[in-house]
Amino acid sequence: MVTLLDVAKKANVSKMTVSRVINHPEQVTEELRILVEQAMDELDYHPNYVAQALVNKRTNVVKFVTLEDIDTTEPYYMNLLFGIARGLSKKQYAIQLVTDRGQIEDGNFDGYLITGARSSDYAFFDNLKKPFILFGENHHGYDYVDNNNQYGGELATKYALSRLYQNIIFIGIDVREPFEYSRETGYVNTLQKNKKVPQIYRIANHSHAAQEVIKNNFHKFPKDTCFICASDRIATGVVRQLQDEKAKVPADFGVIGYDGVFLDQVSNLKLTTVKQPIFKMGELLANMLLRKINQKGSPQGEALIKPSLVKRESTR
Amino acid sequence: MVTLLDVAKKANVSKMTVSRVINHPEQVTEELRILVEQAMDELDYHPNYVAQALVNKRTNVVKFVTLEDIDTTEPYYMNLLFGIARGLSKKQYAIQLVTDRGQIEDGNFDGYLITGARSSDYAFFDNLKKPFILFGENHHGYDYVDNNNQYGGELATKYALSRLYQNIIFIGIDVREPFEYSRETGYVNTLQKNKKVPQIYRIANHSHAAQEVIKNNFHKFPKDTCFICASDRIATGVVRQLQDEKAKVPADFGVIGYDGVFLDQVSNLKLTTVKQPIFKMGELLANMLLRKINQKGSPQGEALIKPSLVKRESTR
DNA sequence: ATTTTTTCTGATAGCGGTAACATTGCTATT
DNA sequence: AATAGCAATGTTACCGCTATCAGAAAAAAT
Repeated sequence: MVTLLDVAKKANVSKMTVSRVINHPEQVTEELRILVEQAMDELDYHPNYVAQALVNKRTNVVKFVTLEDIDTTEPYYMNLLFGIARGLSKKQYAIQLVTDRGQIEDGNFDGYLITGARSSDYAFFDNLKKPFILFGENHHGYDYVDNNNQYGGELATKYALSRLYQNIIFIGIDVREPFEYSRETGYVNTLQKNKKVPQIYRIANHSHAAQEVIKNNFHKFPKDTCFICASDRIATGVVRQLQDEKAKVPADFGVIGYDGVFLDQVSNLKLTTVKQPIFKMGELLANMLLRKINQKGSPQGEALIKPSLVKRESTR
Repeated sequence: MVTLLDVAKKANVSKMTVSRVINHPEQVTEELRILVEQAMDELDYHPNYVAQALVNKRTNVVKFVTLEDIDTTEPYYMNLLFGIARGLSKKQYAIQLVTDRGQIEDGNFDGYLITGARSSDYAFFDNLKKPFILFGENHHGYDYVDNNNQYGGELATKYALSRLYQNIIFIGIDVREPFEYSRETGYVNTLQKNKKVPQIYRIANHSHAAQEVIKNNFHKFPKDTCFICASDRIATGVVRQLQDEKAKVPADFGVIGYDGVFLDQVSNLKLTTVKQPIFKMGELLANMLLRKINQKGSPQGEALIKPSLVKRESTR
């Protein structure tokens, strides 16, 4: 293994100079810096993260906390986790999965990634002693990563309009959380710009709840209706019930989901959906946290990533 | 943070004695050992894995290698990964995800977890310089973890018999790999014990391939037939096509899948399936590798975990 | 009782880095 | 020319742990 000392010898400088080239290059003369960089290149030097961690009193561990009672084995979270793992592994960081609130403060670690946070958890965050980044938008100034939910709502609604569906109905999730409001806002704004009247149902995030809604209200839905759903789970239920009602999907009724993680592909009709770049979001989450740790907890702000529309069989 | 030195002082011994109590307890007198253990307890001492790693010249990183061109974002592998992460995190180990064969030897790490290995890869394994454990059975003496595929085949077949299906047909995957043979063996053995004649189709592991098979051969399948499938993916296709043929599932036709990871639950008929304890297998995989690393690569043997049968809507 | 062997414990050094302080050589000031 | 001031580099010590060797004490052998 190539160490600092090897590089130092090759470049005829002390270990410290090499260390400085890596961590505080501005403190080193241009001349020496280049010399050292060459030596590092030639020897293919890579810093030993373990040694760095020891001297910096870090653990190279971050906790992945799922606050809400989430099924973390769902493809959605699995994808997120995968992205996080990718982001962390570049710096040889390990993940610790925390589902039990009791374990949150246990053990040694450098920071948190938190998902499933509800507004009611905000007080709790203020007591955390280590840096953290939230997954999911909030408007309380906590650093977070999310997809641009409002943009996603717009994207879906605009597309429904472009396919000439006359009635566009939003089927949302009955939680009072920012992500939901943002998606609805995207929908409402787009409709209003087009002089159409928004119509919103809010239900639990289950396919059977969606089936219920369609079943109970089917008579109210004229042909040429498109359903903008707040999740693929809901969209799956909507499609299923529409088919049970012998309605023609996508000719007479369109359905657009949200998420784009696995479920959209196993539905018996492949869903048109707003696809979140979950994997990338996970990577970003990891990067943000690692940067925050390195900067001793200084704020990182928000990161909104644009989702994309995937056009498939549930719209015409 | 409580260190070795703190414990040493409390117990009135040197650091080394404490270290020995942890790593080589047999070298320490009973008397001192107990004293030290008490001190560790009272101070709630936990060794610093980073320091350990540094002095042992380890990286606390293992690579998760997916050799086959696997979609690692599939629930099946995600679950595995989750289990692995859990197992590794106890020792603060990090995962590095490797999908590209080129990266296999890159960088610093202590060992491999390898999945998707085909018989043709065995030669390649002999050249690996660091310890590894395979996920998936093999009969070449490499350490591995898998579910007991033969037992799973038996489980499914026995259950089909107990539900009084008269014809029991196996729909397998057309790969020449141990896991497939083992499942088939479980099926064949059970049928022969019951004086029935095995009948096996082998197809690609896709739902539409399964639909094809059912479509093309439906006339050959009398009522009271149960299909034992080598995957939930296949089972899903079988169910779908049977329904398209207006066959009565589960009254006249039964279907049993294999895997029990997510797909079984989103099928329009919830599948009876042989559920692999994937999460546990991941954990075990991690534990085995960490032990192997600690023991400088000594063989760990095989670990077969029994799957369980989940009874749902696709059998009567 | 003395020497040899064995068993146990402690002191030291070092894993690969970095912070803090010490030193060197240079420029600026008088 | 002498001295202060500053920037660039080096020296030292230490992060927490363990292998190695040295030394002390106990057990065994003479």
